[in-house]
Amino acid sequence: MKPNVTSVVEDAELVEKRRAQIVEAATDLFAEQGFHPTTIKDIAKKAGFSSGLVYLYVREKEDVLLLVLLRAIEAQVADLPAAIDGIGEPLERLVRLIEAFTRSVDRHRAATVLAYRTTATLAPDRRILVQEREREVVDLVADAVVAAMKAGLARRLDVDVVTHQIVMIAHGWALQSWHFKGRTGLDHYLSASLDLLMAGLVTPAGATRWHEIAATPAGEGAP
Amino acid sequence: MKPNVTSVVEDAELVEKRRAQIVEAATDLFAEQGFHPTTIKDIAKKAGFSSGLVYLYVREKEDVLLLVLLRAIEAQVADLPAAIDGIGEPLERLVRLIEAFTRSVDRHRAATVLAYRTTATLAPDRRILVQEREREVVDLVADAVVAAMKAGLARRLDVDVVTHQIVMIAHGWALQSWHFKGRTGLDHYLSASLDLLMAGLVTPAGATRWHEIAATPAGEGAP
Amino acid sequence: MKPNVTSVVEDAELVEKRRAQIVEAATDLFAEQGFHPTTIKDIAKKAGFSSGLVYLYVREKEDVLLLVLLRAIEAQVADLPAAIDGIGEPLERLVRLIEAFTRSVDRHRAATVLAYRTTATLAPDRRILVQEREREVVDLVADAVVAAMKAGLARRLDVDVVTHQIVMIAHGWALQSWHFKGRTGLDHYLSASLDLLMAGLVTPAGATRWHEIAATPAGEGAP
Amino acid sequence: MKPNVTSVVEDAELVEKRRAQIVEAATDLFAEQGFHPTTIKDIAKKAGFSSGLVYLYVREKEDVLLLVLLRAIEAQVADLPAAIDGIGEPLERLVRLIEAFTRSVDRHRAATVLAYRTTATLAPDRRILVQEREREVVDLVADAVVAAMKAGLARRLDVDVVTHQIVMIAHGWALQSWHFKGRTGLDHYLSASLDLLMAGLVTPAGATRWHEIAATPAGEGAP
DNA sequence: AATGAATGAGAATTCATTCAT
DNA sequence: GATGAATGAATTCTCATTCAT
Repeated sequence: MKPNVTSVVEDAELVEKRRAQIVEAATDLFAEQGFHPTTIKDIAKKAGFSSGLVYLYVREKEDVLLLVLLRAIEAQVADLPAAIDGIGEPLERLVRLIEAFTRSVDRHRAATVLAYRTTATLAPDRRILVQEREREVVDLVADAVVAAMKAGLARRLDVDVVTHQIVMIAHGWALQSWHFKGRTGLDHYLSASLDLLMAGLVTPAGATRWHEIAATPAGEGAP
Repeated sequence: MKPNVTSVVEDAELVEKRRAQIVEAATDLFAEQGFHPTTIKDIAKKAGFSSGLVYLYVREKEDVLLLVLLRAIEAQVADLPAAIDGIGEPLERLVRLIEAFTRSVDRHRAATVLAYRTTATLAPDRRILVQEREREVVDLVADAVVAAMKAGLARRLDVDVVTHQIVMIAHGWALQSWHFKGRTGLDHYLSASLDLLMAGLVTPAGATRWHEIAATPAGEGAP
Repeated sequence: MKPNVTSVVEDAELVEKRRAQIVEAATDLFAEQGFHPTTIKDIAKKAGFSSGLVYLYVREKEDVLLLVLLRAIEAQVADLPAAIDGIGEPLERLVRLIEAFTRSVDRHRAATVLAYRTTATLAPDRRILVQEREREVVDLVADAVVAAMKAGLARRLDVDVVTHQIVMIAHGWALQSWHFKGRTGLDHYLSASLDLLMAGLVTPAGATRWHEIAATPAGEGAP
Repeated sequence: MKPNVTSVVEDAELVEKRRAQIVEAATDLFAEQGFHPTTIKDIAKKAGFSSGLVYLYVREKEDVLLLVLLRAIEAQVADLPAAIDGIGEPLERLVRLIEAFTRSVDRHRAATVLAYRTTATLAPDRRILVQEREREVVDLVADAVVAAMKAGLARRLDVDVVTHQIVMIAHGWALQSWHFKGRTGLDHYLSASLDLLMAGLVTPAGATRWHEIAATPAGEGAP
């Protein structure tokens, strides 16, 4: 899975546990102050152990960043499939996926923003690794878009552009959440964004379906 | 204009010239490697002068970042009004503005991405300064959206959300351009994004207008 | 004792040891070249370790100066009380104190001169700290002067001025020792200075005592 | 006179004028902040001209310090002979000299303290130059001491030590004036110090003379 | 003579990384 | 496995000094 970050410690379970501690401490700190201003000592201190320990589980500081980013994407990859599990109707699958995606981003807001800020900082091979994992999430969305088009519910627009726009709905919430702070909640943001998007995306046939879906809160699904 | 960054050199013209050189060199370097990994020496070397010189025109390294970000926003603030100058029809104004915005972002792609990556790095007062200038651009868009709504051409959706979505079209091109690289050009991206957006935004009355606009390349305007 | 200079290293014993090494190296260098021309690297090199190490035991360069000055005063504060311990006769107490004071200054000549040269360099709070400690030494002298006056052995002159003159005897040896170099030794300087001072200070009653004291080397004490 | 500090400017009068301006500005700054923390720019700014100008009248920064110190000593050398001019009586000559010396030090307090703080900073040859000029002042005192001894008015103590003690009375006022601040004025300091010194220095024959002198303010002289 | 922009060596300080215990 | 003291390279920033104008 992560053959990229090596550890001198043998005990796989311990490695997992320590890395989780490191990642947890580092995520907060990176989000607050950024990658460079955060020191290994800061991370170790926040995690409650010595700075030397970090180097038993990681080769360099940048590895910590890689782990943080991967862990965040992992969480998303895990969230999304569950959200559409059992839903057969293509348009509803798409809508529920967008909702789940945006809510997942909201939950991992810090890591999402961090990814935008620091992915470029990573050495090429590590960067590619992160982008590949990110692509997995994007592909889930793209698949749902294509399915809706094939079902004649969505207009046959450029799939890349539509997918990108959906990703921007989800990520945009994290990137600009300070902009909405206090004025708009996530629920409102989501329904308004979906209203705009779906009205633009849907075919006449899809429009009917979309109105039904919009009227039904997630999790209740049509029989 | 920029009473924030002080210089020990008096000659305003020289200050302008040197800062332009510093900003030019720094923008490239920051975009490539990020703010922290770029040293003042790197910047000076790339600009072709000594490292000490930089400090005659800037108080600290962070000032260079501030100048870079402000310079980029300045360019946009200058581009946009010109793009809709003389266009009276609300929906066309909106469309032309989005096009100009996205093309401006494309021209200053590095700086736009940099803003996302580094604004958080700035000290609070500098950050606020940048955000205020950014808001000016966003407000131009918001005004155009509101005008289209008042004219009955756009649906009365949440202005904030619509504006945000438009900003994401423009910025998204810079943020994810690597994603489209080689597959999609800016022109295609723009028309596809507008197609999706406008179909979702427009009223029946607006739809007619939009089809005419979409058929007419920018700069030709209806008589 | 020294809650003023903080160290990131916990082990108090090690801190003590390292600081002693730093102070030793720095005292010599500061005395030779002064504070500013001496670099942290010079100090570290002379002490035999890396420059980074210094910053594990000290927050800034000026802290090193503070430690050097305090260490010297500390030594004096420790020397003086011992010199008059067990001596009850007021005039002898005064004389022995002056002798001990001057010899202590001689032993820490470099630091004494350094104090004159650099105390003004210290930030206000550090300077006050040094001056307070210096005052402790001066107060010992003042007390002895007052006791001799109360005993009717010394004329009732201005205590401040007399004390100051005594301090000048001790410090003057360090400040001008280059002036006496080769011509006059400390012993001669001391007896000549005491001869002049005591002849001026003493009452007729004190004069008798003073002649006895002058005839008896320190440490033998009259029965 | 000062073949040591060279200037590229020919016009001797201008050199004199500019150097006076430089010295005036530098003396204050050096006294306040010390030599090293004061920059050439500070000096030039305070004197009201460009930093480049300084280098037309001085070869290096240390030359400025040399000029400052020499100028201060020069002032003393000029003050003292005038003070005893026309006084034939040896003991009065000595007393008036001490008074004039101390008052001169008081007038040039900043420079005197500066000399103690920075002479060691000077390169050897410059330092020697300063010390030679200082010696001229000390020699005036020493001569007066010897004369009083030869006249049988002062005890035949070690001339070096007595002279040194007198210098310490004068310099001590500048070095520790912060100690007396508010409590003791110069007049009181001087008469108390002389009382102590002369009582110790004088022979029975001299004692009579000293009492007459002490009763007569300076400048009135005995008939 | 005077200016002040430009240079570049150098200094303090930080911190990723190592390694003896 | 864990610790944390030690290292030393690297970076920001300052300022004496120079020199074209």
